[in-house]
Amino acid sequence: MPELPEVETVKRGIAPILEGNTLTKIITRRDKIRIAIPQDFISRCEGQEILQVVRKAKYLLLYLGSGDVIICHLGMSGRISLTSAKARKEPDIYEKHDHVIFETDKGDLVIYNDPRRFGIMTICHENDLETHRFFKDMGSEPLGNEFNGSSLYAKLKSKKTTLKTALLDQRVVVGMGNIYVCEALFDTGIAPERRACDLGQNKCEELVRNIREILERAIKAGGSTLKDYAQVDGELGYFQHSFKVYGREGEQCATKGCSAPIERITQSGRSTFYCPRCQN
DNA sequence: CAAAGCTCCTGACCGC
DNA sequence: TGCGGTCAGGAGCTTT
Repeated sequence: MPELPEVETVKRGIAPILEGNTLTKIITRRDKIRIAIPQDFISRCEGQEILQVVRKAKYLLLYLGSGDVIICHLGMSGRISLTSAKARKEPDIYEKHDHVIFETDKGDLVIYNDPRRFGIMTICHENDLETHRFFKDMGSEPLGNEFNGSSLYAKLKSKKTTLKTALLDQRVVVGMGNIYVCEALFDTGIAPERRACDLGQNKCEELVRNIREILERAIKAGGSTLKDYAQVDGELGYFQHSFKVYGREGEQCATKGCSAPIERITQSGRSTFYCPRCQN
């Protein structure tokens, strides 16, 4: 499933295709994905120049010349593929789960495909972005300056829930999904079931460093794939080979000198993988 | 308020 | 081979 690094990879893939070009034709093949695609979505997009493509948390934002912003989220299984109108012999024949198609004046097609339909495609004026329900309570970007040991410590201090759940909470820090939260807690040697408010300042610093490192490494690797994610050019990424705990239930812990098997538990209805010996 | 539960959805997987 | 049942999971919304 796309987490921050994968969305960043998609952003870098589509930006050169879209920025500075004009949307000549939009096709929506259903009324809603997870939420309704606005009735006026097409009319607000067609004819507009795309000024800039931005990643905000796990959202992709397409800033248009009109001041509108296309908001796109890949959900669990969303992917974006690139092709050209010319390459499609029959341009009106699309694949299953192709929900939205963007065509530019250069003849490029950007296709949003999402089998599980947990994704989002909507539009909002840039003046309303700040107060938009998707963004108003959003926590800090994990790769930004405002995310640091003391700010994380302050956020966690009031939380009696577990660390695993707190780090998945987008009001604390954005962009962290199930995989990277598991990995970051393993790297920092913290048990996922510990209460968030019990984490000391020093451990917060270490956790922040590890989160940054793991995300940056994943971005460099071009994002992970995990079964249902393909890079924007259609080629599979490879970061999934370096998960240390995620999806490794029963396997031996990767830490030198530790032979404990990785355990899987459920927290807030989601799988958590961890080493019961290395993480305390 | 915080925290837990609910919800959207399909494909993969399992046992029969 | 086909068929039900189960599960996964992002994150906003609703309920407690």
